[in-house]
Amino acid sequence: MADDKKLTPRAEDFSAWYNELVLKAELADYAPVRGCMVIRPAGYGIWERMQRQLDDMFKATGHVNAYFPLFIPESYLKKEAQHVEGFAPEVAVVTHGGGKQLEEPLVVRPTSETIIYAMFAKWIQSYRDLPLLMNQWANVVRWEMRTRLFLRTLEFLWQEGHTAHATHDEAEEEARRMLGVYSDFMEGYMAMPVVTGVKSDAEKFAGALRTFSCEAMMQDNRALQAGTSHNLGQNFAKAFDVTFQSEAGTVEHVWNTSWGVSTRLVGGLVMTHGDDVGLRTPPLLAPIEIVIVPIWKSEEDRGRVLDAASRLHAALVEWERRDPHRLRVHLDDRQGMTPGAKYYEWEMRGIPLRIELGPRDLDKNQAVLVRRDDRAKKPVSLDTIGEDAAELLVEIQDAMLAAARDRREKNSHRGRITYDEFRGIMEGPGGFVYAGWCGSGACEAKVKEDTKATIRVLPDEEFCSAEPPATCLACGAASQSEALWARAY
RNA sequence: CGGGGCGUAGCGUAGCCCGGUAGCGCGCCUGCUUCGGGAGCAGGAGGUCGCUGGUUCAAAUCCAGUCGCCCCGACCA
Repeated sequence: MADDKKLTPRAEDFSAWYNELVLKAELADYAPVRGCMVIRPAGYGIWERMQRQLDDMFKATGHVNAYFPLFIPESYLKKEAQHVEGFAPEVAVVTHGGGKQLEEPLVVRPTSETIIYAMFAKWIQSYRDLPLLMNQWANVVRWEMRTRLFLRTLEFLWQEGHTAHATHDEAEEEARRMLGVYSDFMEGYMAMPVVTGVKSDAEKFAGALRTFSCEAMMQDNRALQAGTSHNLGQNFAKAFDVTFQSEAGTVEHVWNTSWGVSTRLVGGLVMTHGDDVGLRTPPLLAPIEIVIVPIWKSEEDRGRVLDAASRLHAALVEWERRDPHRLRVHLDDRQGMTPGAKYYEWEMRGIPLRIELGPRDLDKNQAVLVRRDDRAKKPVSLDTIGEDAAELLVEIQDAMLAAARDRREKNSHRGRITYDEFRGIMEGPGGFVYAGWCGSGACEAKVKEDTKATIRVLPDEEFCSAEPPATCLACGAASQSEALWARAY
């Protein structure tokens, strides 16, 4: 009723909308330390489902999980020149332990390449030990200047895959494979379409040969780097002396890859699907897919409605769905709270499907299904409700992806574009601009300086324009490659 | 680190200019009536006004300092 219950509309202030949604949907809360957040059960539940799915996908591609320590000797970080240069400004360093100053300071991992490859050096001797395909689920710390719930916090949760291969091409194939896994996950589960491609040198990972990335478009038309996969070449292998004896008997350095996605994905989910009412969660990632809200007037109705509701709950939970397993159903039988209040709460939380069940429905042996994505209501028979609900969830998942893709395409620009037009877009509505690039870092830097837009990726073929741009967006010289330009988070 | 804003009950805020009993809404507790889109009535609990110092008979209010958080930039998943 009161205005403070409603979110600031996206159109009015996207950033305020985002923060309010994250807090009100109880995804996260600010922690006492600047830049740190508590991930609350509603948010962590989404992350858990992401983890579960990704983990299955990693296992299916031959990776195994391990765990490496939080603390890394400071000297390790310094062994790879580019890497230390990239990360030094944002590492947290432990100088004391047990009341004593440490002989060598320990850095709290900002990423684990150094310690993992130091260990790989011990474990790898022969080409028979390759490829080595590992992943770890961990927290990392990066001392960022400016933070934002889920998108950039001092500490965040992620997974980092680390692999070692005998040849450059194998590593390249691995980095590409995992980029594909990410892209499949983001589209198939998050209903968040992404553009994949390779990063420019200016934007690549510190210490990598090449960085591949998945870029998604948020509802304010800015890009979110949702996941990256790096071909590290032999940079770390040389720094940490990770060698193997080849079949031919020569001693060679391995070729590494690393790849990661983080709890930032939860923020991406919010900014892709949230609306002015609250969060919308794609069913496949919703900790609760269906919430049953019983409705009654009289005491007598209360008894029979609650009774029917718990039978419905039991029936739905038992419902055999082919994939992905059982329906995740919650019965909201809280007393002293009106149905309307419950609707608002669950809509804020983004539960994909609501079942309303009242005396009038019971008399007709039906219940009302209400979709969160478009809020459409549909009465269905209690005899077939499991099937209807399961089907509707699939439909919602598909509709969300279609809507997100549609929005992205509407805000993507291709074809000839002048620099002024480009500036107009970046300073106005924003969006993705596919335009030419001469390949020079100077042009990239100039565009960034002028418009805050960067090259998000040099898109993979399937995202490239039918007719390649002829000239560089910035200097007008012949274009070397098509680039996706946008402002980013 | 630059610019802006804000610290008063769990949340949102009024009061501050002009010093003098800390007020309102939401939420919370109890009871009754309610319940198909944020319920109503009655009663109740809850406050070192961010912190430190100063001015004053008296400070949420004035002065100085300090800490913290949020937002916008530079840096980044």
